[in-house]
Amino acid sequence: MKLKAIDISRTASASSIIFDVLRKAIIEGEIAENSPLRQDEIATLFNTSRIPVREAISRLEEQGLVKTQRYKGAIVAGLSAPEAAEVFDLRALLEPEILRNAVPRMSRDCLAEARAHCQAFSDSDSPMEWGDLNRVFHKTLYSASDLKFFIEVADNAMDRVERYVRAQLVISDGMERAGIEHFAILEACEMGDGDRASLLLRDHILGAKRSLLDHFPALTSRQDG
Amino acid sequence: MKLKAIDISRTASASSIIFDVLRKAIIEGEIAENSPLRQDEIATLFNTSRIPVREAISRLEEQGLVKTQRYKGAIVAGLSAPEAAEVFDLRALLEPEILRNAVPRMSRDCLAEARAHCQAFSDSDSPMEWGDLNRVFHKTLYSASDLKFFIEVADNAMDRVERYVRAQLVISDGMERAGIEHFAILEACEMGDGDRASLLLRDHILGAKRSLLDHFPALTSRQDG
DNA sequence: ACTTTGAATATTGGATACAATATGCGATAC
DNA sequence: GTATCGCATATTGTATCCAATATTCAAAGT
Repeated sequence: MKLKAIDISRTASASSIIFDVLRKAIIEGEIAENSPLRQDEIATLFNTSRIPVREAISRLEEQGLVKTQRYKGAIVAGLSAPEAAEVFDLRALLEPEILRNAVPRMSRDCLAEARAHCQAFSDSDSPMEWGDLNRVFHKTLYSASDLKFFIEVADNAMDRVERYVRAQLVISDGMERAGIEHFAILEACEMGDGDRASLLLRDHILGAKRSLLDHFPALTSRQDG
Repeated sequence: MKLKAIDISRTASASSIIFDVLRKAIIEGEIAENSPLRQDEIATLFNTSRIPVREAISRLEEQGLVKTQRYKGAIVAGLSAPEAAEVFDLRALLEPEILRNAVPRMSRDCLAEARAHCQAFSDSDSPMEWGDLNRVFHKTLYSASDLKFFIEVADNAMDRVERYVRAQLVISDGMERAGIEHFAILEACEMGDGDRASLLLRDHILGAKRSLLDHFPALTSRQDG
């Protein structure tokens, strides 16, 4: 029998859908730091009971994206400047390792896709997109790596600071600089020079950290949910 | 008014208690890999409904300790040899950084406590304790560090491999070697030599990785839940 | 006015009830 | 005997309901 079957058992449950949507909203900064997440309100939005909402919130808490207090509910977790700095330090440690591992495994297609994303990022003048384009570029580079666990941790780290990165790209001259650095990293990858790509990436992340810390007060005062 | 008040709002909820107990049972290897976690069974054990059990399982999944399939339930997640190796590589990257950060911040008390744990580990001839004593020694060293996020990630990494580390300590000569290496690391800390402690720790972890990989087939065939 | 108290409301945590799906087993057809 | 089907049971996912706690606000006392 020839059918294009999909594995229905891996279909998303209500709670995982809600988790994904809330996660996205939080990391993109659509819900302001310290905003409460009301179970009832969310349940109504998704036309479900509060049960799957609660499970989604439990997972978000485990990811460090919200903080909950018994009988008081969950609020979006924010970071202090030193905490954000620490997350960047972790990224600066992990992501270069991932990239070094990925470079020798990159296919022609993968490199082409990365270049496309890199160009799109550089060309875009729509601030709303920058965050996505930035992340998708990094993600594409790492996708060739087989360090699943490293990637998982790096993803979580990025989740925690993406909000600030987005705001920083808009406020500062971060966009131009990031574009240039991305091309340099990409070129090292294309040359097959993992060590160089790795070093450039490290500098890229630490540069972003510095820039972020410089603008941190301005970033956290912006409420936008 | 002077009372030794405790913050009751931070009292543990049923779901967090269940989470803690399940987590402990899983990382200590009391529940075998791939064993199913039956919601009803667990709920009965704790005299609760399945609701808090489900929240606990959601969190465990987010931590990578169990895998779930829709309508089929959760099973304890196991690691392949390369996956375990990757987790050790992550530890070898993170924990030395944590220790380097911690060393200059260690109080006399902290060092004394670490030495006590180190001695206890070295002296113990009760295999059941080894895993705990090992972890508590490492934890004490890191406790002086202010890298909360690094520690969080390192903890999760250790959670995922602790089962194997425990088994390996029992099967191989890992115990003796670990004891010696612990003392060397501790001495470097006592001398205030963070770089040296950091290097020794890295070697310690990579040595454990090597030893673990050598024994991996034997470790994973042992079922004990 | 300021503080305190207590009741009304809002919100969360958990239990029970029901729906959807998986699993095991016997019956039937071949 | 083997394969397939269909029902009974087991298990999970979600909705509804109740209990516990937080929050708000008006009333009363000072």
